Amino acid sequence: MSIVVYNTLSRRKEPFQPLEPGSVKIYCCGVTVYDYCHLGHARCYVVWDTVRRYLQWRGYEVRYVQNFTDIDDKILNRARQESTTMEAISQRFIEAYHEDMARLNILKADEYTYATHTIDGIKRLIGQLEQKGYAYAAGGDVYYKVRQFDGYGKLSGRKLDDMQAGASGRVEGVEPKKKDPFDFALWKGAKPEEPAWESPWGPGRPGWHIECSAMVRDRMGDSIDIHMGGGDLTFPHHENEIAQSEAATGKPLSQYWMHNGMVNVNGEKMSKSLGNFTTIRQLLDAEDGLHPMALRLFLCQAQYRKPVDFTRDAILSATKSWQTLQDGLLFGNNYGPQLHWSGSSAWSLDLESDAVQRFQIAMDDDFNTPEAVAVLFELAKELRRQGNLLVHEGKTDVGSDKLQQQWHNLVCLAQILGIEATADSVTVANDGPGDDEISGLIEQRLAAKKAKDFALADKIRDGLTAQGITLIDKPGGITDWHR
RNA sequence: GGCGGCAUGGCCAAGUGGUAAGGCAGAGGAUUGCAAAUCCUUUAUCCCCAGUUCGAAUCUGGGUGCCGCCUCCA
Repeated sequence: MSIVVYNTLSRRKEPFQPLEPGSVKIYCCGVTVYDYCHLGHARCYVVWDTVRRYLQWRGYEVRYVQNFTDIDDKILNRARQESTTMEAISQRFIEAYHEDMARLNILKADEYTYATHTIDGIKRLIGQLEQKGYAYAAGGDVYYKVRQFDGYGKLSGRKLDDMQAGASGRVEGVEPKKKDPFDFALWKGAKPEEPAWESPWGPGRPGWHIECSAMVRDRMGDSIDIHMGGGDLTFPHHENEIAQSEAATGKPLSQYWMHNGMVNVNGEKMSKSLGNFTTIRQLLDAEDGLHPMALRLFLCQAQYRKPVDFTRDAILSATKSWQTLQDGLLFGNNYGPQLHWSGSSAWSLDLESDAVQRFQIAMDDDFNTPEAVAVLFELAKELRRQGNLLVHEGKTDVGSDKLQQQWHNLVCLAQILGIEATADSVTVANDGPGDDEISGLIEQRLAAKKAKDFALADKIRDGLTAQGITLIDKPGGITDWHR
């Protein structure tokens, strides 16, 4: 069975077949670095990281390239506000980007590209488009002649004649240099005191869309396998990329176009322009901050193409869910020694197991992570049950080897989704009271209970609870405990 | 105005022809002095109408509602 992916270009699921068997070239649209990343970015890059990890697990050699837009009006505005340079602003937010993504366990791209490092390629591409009649210079700017490109609109499924220019009400003024309102800038003539590069059309800087076309071409060639990005980039950004690249090369820019759904806040799309965004660091660093893995889990519990609504309930649910899953993921850390487990390196994923099969079938179907996560929960809950049996009754009702395999399966599958638990993410009290001290306190408490002095009994229990010791009262007046 | 998407239990969310995964929350029971933890049990006929079919949440047609995009945006 092969992987099936939803292709925006055809608006249906298609069997996945890379241009070169066994290897996959992916380009992902990155961020414009003028601010900290928000939850929308978190979703985007978690989704694509998961896709990438899965393709790798399925045996593909994946080359994943992502860009930074480091020249843009917004960056310049911010630099002006802060009386600093564009470079300083972009540098700061590129670093912040890497920090935030690392916390979400998003793997680094194989290569990052930068608009400002691609100027030559951009100029070359614009020159070619001009030569072929797809671009025209106008007063220092260069525009793309949209009506010249037959396939314009094929990605977003629209026809120029059906579109209302400026229907969104966001177009400010008419740009008199354009021959047609749908034409877009490839090159913008320099304004005073703005960074500019020399070019055949005079000093200036690249438009937004051209950088991606140039970067893909420079780094990966004329055609790639998957081009991915946020759904809001479908039009016009990706549509324009296609127009630019395909007019120049005559070849398809990308076989598959994948777009992730937006993050909503209380039903409304989260976006910078609406100002309703929460940055990743705000969310993770808050007093009752969300655990990064809880966020990742939350995102995996939704199908990547659908919108997700970020609400208080969602946060609470994700946090609790993560605790459940984490219990399973740490089973081996917590109980492995007791079960005399040997090093886990000897174990590999049991590909024949029902869980792995179901996981794969789910993920093969356009990366159905909600279904895949359900498999994880079933494994985790079974392990938790066994863990409790061990704590309460001193033995499990499943063989140790089988348990170790199950645990290993869980850890491996979770990792494919980028979900990992570290032992230190659970506070293990090593500096608390010693065993003897605890035994003594338990005896005192039992005595208090016999004497019906429940206040004292509860006080002892609360004291131990505060130190991370959990008491388990069992039938017959026996009290067990564990840290 | 054009194009597209979605509608499943209290909330989130899989499932695209054979009588509804999973998570969160809730309920009842066991256990307990109470609690915690745990265990067991339990909570839906899938927006509405019509049709196709032996059989539909799943296909077709119509309706209603919500959302996104139409050159800021992940």
